[in-house]
Amino acid sequence: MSAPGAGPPDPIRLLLADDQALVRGALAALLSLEEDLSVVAEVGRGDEVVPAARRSNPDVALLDVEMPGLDGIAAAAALRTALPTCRVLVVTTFGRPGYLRRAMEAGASGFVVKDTPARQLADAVRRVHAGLRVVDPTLAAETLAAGVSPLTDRETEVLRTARGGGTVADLAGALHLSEGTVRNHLSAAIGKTGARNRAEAIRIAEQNGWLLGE
Amino acid sequence: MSAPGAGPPDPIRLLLADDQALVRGALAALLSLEEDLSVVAEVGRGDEVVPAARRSNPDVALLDVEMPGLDGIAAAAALRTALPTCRVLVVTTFGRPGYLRRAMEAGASGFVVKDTPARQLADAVRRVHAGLRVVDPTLAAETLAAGVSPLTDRETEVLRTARGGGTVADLAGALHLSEGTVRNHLSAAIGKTGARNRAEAIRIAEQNGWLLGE
DNA sequence: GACGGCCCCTGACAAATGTCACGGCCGGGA
DNA sequence: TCCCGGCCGTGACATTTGTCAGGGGCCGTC
Repeated sequence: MSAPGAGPPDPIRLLLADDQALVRGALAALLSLEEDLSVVAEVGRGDEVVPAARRSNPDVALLDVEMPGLDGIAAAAALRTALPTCRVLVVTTFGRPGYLRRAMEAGASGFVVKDTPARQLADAVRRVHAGLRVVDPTLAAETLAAGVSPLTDRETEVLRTARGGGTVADLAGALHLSEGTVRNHLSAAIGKTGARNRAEAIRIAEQNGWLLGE
Repeated sequence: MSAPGAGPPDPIRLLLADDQALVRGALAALLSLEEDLSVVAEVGRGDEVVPAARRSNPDVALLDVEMPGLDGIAAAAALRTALPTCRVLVVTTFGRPGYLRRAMEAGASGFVVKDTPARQLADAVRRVHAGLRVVDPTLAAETLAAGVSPLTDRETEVLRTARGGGTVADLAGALHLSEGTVRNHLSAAIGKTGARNRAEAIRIAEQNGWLLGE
């Protein structure tokens, strides 16, 4: 592509963040096959993204959503303020509508689910680096359909805490609330999600990506 | 390693099974970097493992546990009977004690979780191909500690069905049982898991890998 | 200032859930 | 053969959960 004799252009510098070391390493191998891409940093925790990015100065960061320390969405937001020139491509297992919305709001340039063909990843990286947006069209439609979370902050918090599977008393203790209040929040959440159950409400909210941290 | 002038030895033929295309492709890239390994087949569903293996005749199959169609454990068992010479290395996201036990019972030669370093995967493949067993020592200890599932077949089935989050009436309808019986099974499962809840019981059983198919 | 939204709490009620004791039906050992 | 364990069912009961109707406090906006 470049003019002969001019030498290869500078490769795109990549940061990889995924909590599964095997997947991280495999992605590094995959992307390193491309001549114009170079993996300059790998981390396994969300709260290591910004420090590693400061050291390695990447052009594009590939972030998983599910990570210890700090989820990928929050890491994306932090990265955008710390290194505004570094673009973010979110790569996640779950194509949950809310994830895409939150990722875009956090300043991500692209959103790719892990069951897209491997060949397309490098292209997605190049597109993002070029300033374009990369979004799965199917998922975008779902996002529009699902809309924003109808849950209030408190309801979300209660529902998130209820995932572990404790009693109302447990939740009340953990959140420093009265049992009645917890029940009211749960009831509201059940109503808004259209569920018939606490468990079902949790499942629905989770599938829609409404239970993401903070 | 091989005698000079003798040419490279036949590479180890690999089959990759993982439902996430990106991960599958990345693993293929990672393993293809090794000169003595060759990926000869890739599938995204458990029920495609045996047909693909028949066509490509691999030496080692890397199977994910979570797959549509047929889970990796069942696929391993089917593969062992269809192609006894092909060894199985289970590669999974979750290091659940029951998974390891079930995998070994199904005839797998190795069990690796996805947060092991990428460098070790090729070695694990070679070990398995050489007839050795590869098992995460930490996980092996947990497996011993967790023991076999205390749940009876019916209890397991009821608990598994209850994951979706329906009412007792729903479960009774789905399983063609009386509501009282469902409640009894649930109660027994709650008692055996030490949970205080249906939800908690499901969580505990899932973490221990007691809810696997069939 | 009035209004509306969210939060927190209370109390009471119906419905669902979890527990227990019981009996009957099988099939596989001792 | 008998016995035991798992399975299915019944009925009754206490507890938990979900719903509803209140009340008060705290912001924001109109």
